Amino acid sequence: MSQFSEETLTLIRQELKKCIPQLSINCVIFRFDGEHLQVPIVQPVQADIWNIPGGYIYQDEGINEAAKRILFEQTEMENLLLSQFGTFGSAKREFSEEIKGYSSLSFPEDIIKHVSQRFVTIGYYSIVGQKQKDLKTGPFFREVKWVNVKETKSLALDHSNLVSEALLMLKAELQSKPLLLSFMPQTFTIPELQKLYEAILGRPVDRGNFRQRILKTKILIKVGTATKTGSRPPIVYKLDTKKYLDSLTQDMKLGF
Amino acid sequence: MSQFSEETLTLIRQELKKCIPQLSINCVIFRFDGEHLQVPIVQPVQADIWNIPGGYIYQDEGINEAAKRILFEQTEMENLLLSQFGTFGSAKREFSEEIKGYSSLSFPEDIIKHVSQRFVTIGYYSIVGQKQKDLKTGPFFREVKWVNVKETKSLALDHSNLVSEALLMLKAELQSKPLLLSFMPQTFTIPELQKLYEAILGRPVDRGNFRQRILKTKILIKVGTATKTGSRPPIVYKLDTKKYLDSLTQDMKLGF
DNA sequence: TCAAAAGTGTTATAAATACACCCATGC
DNA sequence: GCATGGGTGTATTTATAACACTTTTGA
Repeated sequence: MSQFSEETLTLIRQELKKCIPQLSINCVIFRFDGEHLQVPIVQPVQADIWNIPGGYIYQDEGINEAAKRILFEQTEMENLLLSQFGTFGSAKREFSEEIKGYSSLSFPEDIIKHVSQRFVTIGYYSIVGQKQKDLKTGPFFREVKWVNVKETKSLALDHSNLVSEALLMLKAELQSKPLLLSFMPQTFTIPELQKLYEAILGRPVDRGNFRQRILKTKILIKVGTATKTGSRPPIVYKLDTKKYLDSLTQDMKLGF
Repeated sequence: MSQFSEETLTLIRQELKKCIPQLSINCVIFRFDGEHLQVPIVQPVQADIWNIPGGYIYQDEGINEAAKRILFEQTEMENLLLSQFGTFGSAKREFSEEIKGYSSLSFPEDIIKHVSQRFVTIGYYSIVGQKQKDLKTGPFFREVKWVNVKETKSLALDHSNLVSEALLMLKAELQSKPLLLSFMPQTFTIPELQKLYEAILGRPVDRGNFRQRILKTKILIKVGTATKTGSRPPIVYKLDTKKYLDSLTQDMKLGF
């Protein structure tokens, strides 16, 4: 019945027993590929569905640590600043019968029953630069990949709603913090940064005004000039990391 | 050993079994008595400690509904808009040995063990007007009372931290929403409202500017003039409820 | 030399802030 | 009439937004 060996199943049962029941964590990670805002999604082995990366919390582990661990296990991303955007737990928040049916091809009844209980999930989000190393997923997942946030309507459970909620939080944060800079690669230009803003906000912003406000923060350091651009080459900047971190703790108005 | 009858204990065990384990909800409710910002705290029967009101989530109940139910059971407050301010779950988030000791005077070992596991808690907050009817607590609590937020340092667990976090959220909300109006009684004056702002923000604000900004929102309706004041009597207003609710959904800048 | 994209500056408007002044009341 | 607190207006500064002009590059 199961595609896994009895040893593996025993291991899974032990793992599940070490975790807080009925409570999960999901991580919505945003990146910007220069054109679109994207999030990673994973496909579990037992069903033909796609999920936001997520998992369970060990009994001897804080929830923030759990979020970091889970994200690393499923995508190999690490060293991100993960922040909560909300906790979700309507009474009927569980997998559909259809998915439970699929899953029973891979796992025995007791495991299915455990993981398809009603779950409350804590949502975390973060943002990463473009030049993130390739995603690699862990055991029990077939694949992990980036998809545009606009193409997340068909995720399992309420995961598409999690993406929307995380995005709302991100927009709100943009108003008071120069957060977006975390999105950018080591060096970047202001027009690139502007495209990112526009992708998140969903509307165009004025070029001149954008420049002025970003430069006023004084958290960019000029490092050179781009080449081979077909038009006037933009100035290349890097982050003044110290000033950037300071600016995250105070709040500065940076809204658009 | 226990001060409760065997029937009561059985009832408690049944209740606990109907709930999600290791997950709780706590509600931080703010009110303003004209001078200080206050929150209700409760004292459980089994220990000489004070808590933020809180409890567990039934298996067939959404977390938002649970928050409302729990708050009503422990304080009889109802019909408030409860919003999440965060979820808290460090690895060592559990009662101290000392409190477990106290508790064992009231409850048998199995119940103590269940409720003093490591818990993750979802924090909800809300604000109420001054003329709230008296608080009344439920079974398993000795007392409920309002205390100034500045006097919440000695609450059990991390509850004093929950108050700080809820207050941070409240401050942030003030920047974009005229939330504070929920705090006020049916009718009130602008100087009263200003005191509230100052209490939450922790600093004085300019009288003239405050007036202008509040009136610009057009959500106040003049209903008369105060009397017997020892100085010029302030104008008494009430809320234009419809406009107020509208203003909460859109965001208007109202920051100080 | 022209289009395209980047960089820069100017101006108009609106918002935030700091005050100054007047008003109504009780003593 | 005067101290007290409330109501109102105004001037200054600062932020936001709209837009025009210049610069640099590749074709």
